[in-house]
Amino acid sequence: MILTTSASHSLLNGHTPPPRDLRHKVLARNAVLFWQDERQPQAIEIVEGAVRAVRLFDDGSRQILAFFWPGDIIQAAALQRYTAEAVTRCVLRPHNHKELGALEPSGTDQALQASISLLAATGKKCATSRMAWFLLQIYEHLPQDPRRPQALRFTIPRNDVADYLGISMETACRTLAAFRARGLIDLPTRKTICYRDMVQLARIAQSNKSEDAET
Amino acid sequence: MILTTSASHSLLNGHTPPPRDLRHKVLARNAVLFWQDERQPQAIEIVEGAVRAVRLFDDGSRQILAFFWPGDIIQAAALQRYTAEAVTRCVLRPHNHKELGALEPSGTDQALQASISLLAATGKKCATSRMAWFLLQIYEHLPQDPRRPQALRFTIPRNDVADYLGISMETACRTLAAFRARGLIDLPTRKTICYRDMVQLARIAQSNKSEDAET
DNA sequence: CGTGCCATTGAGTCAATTCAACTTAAGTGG
DNA sequence: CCACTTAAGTTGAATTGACTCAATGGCACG
Repeated sequence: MILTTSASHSLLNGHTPPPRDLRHKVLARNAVLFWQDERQPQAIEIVEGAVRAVRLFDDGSRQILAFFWPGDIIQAAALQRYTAEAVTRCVLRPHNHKELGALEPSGTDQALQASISLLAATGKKCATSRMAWFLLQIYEHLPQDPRRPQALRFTIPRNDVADYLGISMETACRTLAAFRARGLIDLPTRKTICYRDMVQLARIAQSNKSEDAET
Repeated sequence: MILTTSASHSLLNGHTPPPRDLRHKVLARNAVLFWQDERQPQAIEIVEGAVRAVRLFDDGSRQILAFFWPGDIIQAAALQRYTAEAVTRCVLRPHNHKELGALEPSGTDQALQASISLLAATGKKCATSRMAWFLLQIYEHLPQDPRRPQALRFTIPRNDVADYLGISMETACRTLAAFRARGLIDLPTRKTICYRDMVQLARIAQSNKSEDAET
């Protein structure tokens, strides 16, 4: 049988989380780190899992501004402009402001920078391009799937993908299905993804047209 | 005859610009303040006119991230993430970094913050809502029209409005025409606008549906 | 008083949405 | 550990909002 060389049984398996540093905090799925328009002096480092920065509206709809991944530090501004929620079960490490200072190079909130990229990707682009861009975006952040080698855990629900890209959940599904049919990706499980043709994905991410000709 | 109490004949008339402080710089329409990915240590204050922050793409398309208005200061980050261009003829005042320090409260680039609002407005909203939101956005910044009282100079070309809201120029036109037909605004001239029903505009800006029932 | 840019309007097309049924996976508790 | 319950994901069909392409109108500028 084929097993990955990493000690995957002790990390990232999510079944029996090993005991952690006391300074680590574990949050359940959909738990809120902090609310928009709330004072939040602390900064939070993602150790494991994924966090979404989301703007909530009165009518119940929402716009996801950015995702945070292990290694990212959510630099909380004086007044939050978004709510931070756990996409998956998360392990977090709170920081105090003092030890941070040097960490954040530009002094600019990461979510703000990310939102510019998002605007660029969503503005005047079709759903196909957006999804391709998204897949490339998250590629380096997705954890390995412990069960299948070569596969990554697609931890973001379709729901969130849609609200991030400004499309409906249904078209998000259809777009992914189309990519799979074209052999650009594979989806062995709903929460598992294999990247097959990154070059083609990159090409699609650029264009605004439904060019399905080659490959 | 009715005249505004301000000394409007010496300011904002745009025909024969009065001689200015030597530290003021005048830029022609569409002139570039600085390019994206360019080092730009200075900060620039808008004295008169309008400036757009725009992200340019290889295929010739673009996404406008924000507009800057008189009083705004473009805080140039270490590395620019957008190009700044003059929408109209502009009067600018360069600042050096030292005297700024205290000015920018959050230390965050204004364009970045604005892009979050833009995302919120454009994501998953119809063209009508976007345009209503835009009109409310720019209301307080538009200069008076010297010719007609009560009218404001609609200095942003339809072109730019479209690339800002992520819609085509044609739908931008149609949407404005619809608002005029409904009596929400008036457009005495292409470059002139009268706001008639701000409350209704605000209502439309919220919703994502084409609710045209009441006026 | 042309000439060219910007704006407007029309008609047809297509992508994406909505509404709805259904399938699959994930929890939950006996 | 299995049956049951609920949530998440997937597909279909019809509708529509926005786009493209194209032609016309108007204003500004030389």
